[in-house]
Amino acid sequence: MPDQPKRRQRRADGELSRTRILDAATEIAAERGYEGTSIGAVSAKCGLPASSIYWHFKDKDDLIAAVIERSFGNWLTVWQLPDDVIARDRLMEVATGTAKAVLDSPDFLRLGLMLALERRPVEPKARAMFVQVRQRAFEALQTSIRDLGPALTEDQVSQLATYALAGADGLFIAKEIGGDTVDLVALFALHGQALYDTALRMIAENEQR
Amino acid sequence: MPDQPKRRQRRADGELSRTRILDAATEIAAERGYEGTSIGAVSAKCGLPASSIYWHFKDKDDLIAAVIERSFGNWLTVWQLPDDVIARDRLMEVATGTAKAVLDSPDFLRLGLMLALERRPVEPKARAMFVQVRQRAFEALQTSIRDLGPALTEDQVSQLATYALAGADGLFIAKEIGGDTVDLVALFALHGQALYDTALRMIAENEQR
Amino acid sequence: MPDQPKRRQRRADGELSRTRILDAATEIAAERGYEGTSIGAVSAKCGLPASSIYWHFKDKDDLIAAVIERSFGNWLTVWQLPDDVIARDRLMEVATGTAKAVLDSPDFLRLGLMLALERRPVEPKARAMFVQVRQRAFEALQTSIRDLGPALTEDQVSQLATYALAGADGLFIAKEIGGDTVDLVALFALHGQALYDTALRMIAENEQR
Amino acid sequence: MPDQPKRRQRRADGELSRTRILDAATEIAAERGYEGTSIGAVSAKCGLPASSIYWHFKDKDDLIAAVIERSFGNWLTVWQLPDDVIARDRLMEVATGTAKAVLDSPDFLRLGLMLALERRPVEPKARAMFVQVRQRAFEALQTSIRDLGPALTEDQVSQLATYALAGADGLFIAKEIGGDTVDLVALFALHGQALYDTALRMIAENEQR
DNA sequence: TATGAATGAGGTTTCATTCAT
DNA sequence: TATGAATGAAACCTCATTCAT
Repeated sequence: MPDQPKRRQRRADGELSRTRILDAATEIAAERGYEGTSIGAVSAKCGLPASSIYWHFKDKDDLIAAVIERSFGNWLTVWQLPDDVIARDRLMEVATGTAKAVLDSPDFLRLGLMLALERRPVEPKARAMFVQVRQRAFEALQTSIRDLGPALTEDQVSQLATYALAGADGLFIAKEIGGDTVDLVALFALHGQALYDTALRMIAENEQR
Repeated sequence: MPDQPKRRQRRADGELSRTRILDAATEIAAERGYEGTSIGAVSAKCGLPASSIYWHFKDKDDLIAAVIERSFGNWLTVWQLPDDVIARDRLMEVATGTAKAVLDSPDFLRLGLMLALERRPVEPKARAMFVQVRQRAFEALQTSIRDLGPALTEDQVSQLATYALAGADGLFIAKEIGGDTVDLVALFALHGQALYDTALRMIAENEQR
Repeated sequence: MPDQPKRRQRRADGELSRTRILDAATEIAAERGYEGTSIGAVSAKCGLPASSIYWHFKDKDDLIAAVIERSFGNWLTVWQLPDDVIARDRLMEVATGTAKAVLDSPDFLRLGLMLALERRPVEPKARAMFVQVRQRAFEALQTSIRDLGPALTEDQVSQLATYALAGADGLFIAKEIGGDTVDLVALFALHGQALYDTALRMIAENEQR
Repeated sequence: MPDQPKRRQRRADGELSRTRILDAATEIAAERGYEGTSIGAVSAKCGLPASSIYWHFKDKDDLIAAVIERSFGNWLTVWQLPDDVIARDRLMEVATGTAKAVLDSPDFLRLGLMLALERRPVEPKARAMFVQVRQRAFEALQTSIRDLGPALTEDQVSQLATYALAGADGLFIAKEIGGDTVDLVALFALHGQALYDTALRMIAENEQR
């Protein structure tokens, strides 16, 4: 009379539970944003009671911040700025890589941008974390752009990096809204080209002056 | 709660109340997004009881949709695509005008983008309304771009329009995150130039082939 | 055709609801103290849903403070310090009256003393209100004692008033713990006598010195 | 959470943990009462996980009872009724000693009185324990008072003891509310004197009759 | 001699909404 | 043209407690 293995999963497997919670929270938060992510919904999706979520995370803010943190880790493994290519190919390559990264893990960006846009009285830890992550991407872009040539002023480098990031954000949104009608890879290529041309034009203008 | 002694301009009060509610809702929704906007908070901010909000608007969805609708009206008065300029100045002019429009009424864009990013099970009317408004802007851009020259394919026109819009969205976000460190006018000029150059390059390539 | 007054009690009868809530809250709070009074229990006892309690009171703190406030009103109608008796009977009379007042409405005192004893990080409004009420009783006692004779120093007046109040509090507690084995009226008489004798002794000592 | 590297004094650690828990629980319970004392708060204050508290104590009731029990022990070492003094000094001496005891360990009294005042459906063990401790003090007082003279009836002895205790409780509360404005030692002296005078008056009245 | 992890019940409060007036 | 009052559902979070290790 071998009854089915009832699996009283009561043994301590905290790491797995934490992961399950984060998975559920990531999925929901990426779709509905901060306020739209309810602990109850996360609980329902991951199967653990709400009170168990509070064993692993101090509060909702802590949970969403952990979601951003982990998503950023995943994102980093996808979006690797190349270090050894020659200068003139750099921006194009970054553009293409970024297109792929955006396509591969849109959850991170969607949630991050939602957080970035919100202006609530007390800034959630999650937003701060995303902004900080974004700042790192910005600095990496500055470094890449600086390598294009010594003729660019720091202001120009910063402007180009801002424009590079803005294009990426905007194209992501275009894809979100437009769906399949938007060819993200082509658009990122276009963006990379535009950036490169703009940089060259700036360099030329600088030298002329 | 109503502290003024009942004035008797019965006729106009309805419209005024509606306006007060919309003002409050706009402010809150632009800061906190759809879920973050509670009827209670709107009521507290505009001074009218929650039940009065339901007299003016069917439900929360209807209220937020009205917010988008009215904001779009305001936006249109600020962002006027020029119809009669000669082709080569067109994009730059649009770019500069758009920069000003973005700076003037960020609430509309912030709320709209938040709505656009969210993916909730039943799409709010407000989101549909914003997407539709955006589509109109997209079409206006296409028309402008088409006027640059007959050599551009429809695919290219569409791509350029998408890129134009994406740049605007991205630069708006950059401004939201970066605050005073971001010079929106300069960046929109850069964006306009990049668009124009890209369009010219496309035309050249088309003719060469 | 007068049909039976079906009383769809949905019409606005806020004052009655408020009273029902306060009645329930008073009963529970007097038995269990601040923390022991849950909104859920009040809701169950008064029949209104918990959310309705929040229509009438801002939060739990506000509710308990209102309980104290109303109870104090009731208490005042029971405990009236006599204003026109001659000096030498005054304390005894007050003592007897206080005994009756304590016996008549123990809820106010029990809750008040519980609040007074607690030392929570943020002092509840209810505690502040009770302490303030108590201060008024203290001042009334001071006035009464001052009338006993001009020979008492202010320090002595204050000390006697403190002792008078302390005796009342202590006897109330004795009654709470001892129940029927404690004859409150006799003890308050004893307390009044002791106070009076002490006052006389003080006066005598003052004059001797 | 446990940051010290596991020391191996296995033997003594049990008792030490118990003490740490009791210390934390005493502090919290003396400030917030029974319901206000949560296992989580005790755990946070003493640094041991909640489950460890349940290893040392059966449940919350057991914990608070242990707090009262230990506090009473400490109290007894402070408040020693003199056994060998002559009758007429006795009450005064007790009064002064009690003032000091009250000043030295207010936590015990505060918690005890809070427990005594509460009226919850199932009486906590801690309340029963405090009431029983109090009964012992009551009996000691009776013995002391009885020694004042054989002329006092048992009713009078009981009444005087009740009044003695009530005064102590009331003065403690006065101190709790009034803080530094209350001179406890002077008031306890006054109380002792009043008791002594009252006793003498009773004896005189008895003999007169 | 502990403790990490879990859990159901219940805590306070806010939610969107309705309805009688 | 409003609004005072009510309401069930759900929000976030804490509760006392258990149990396998």
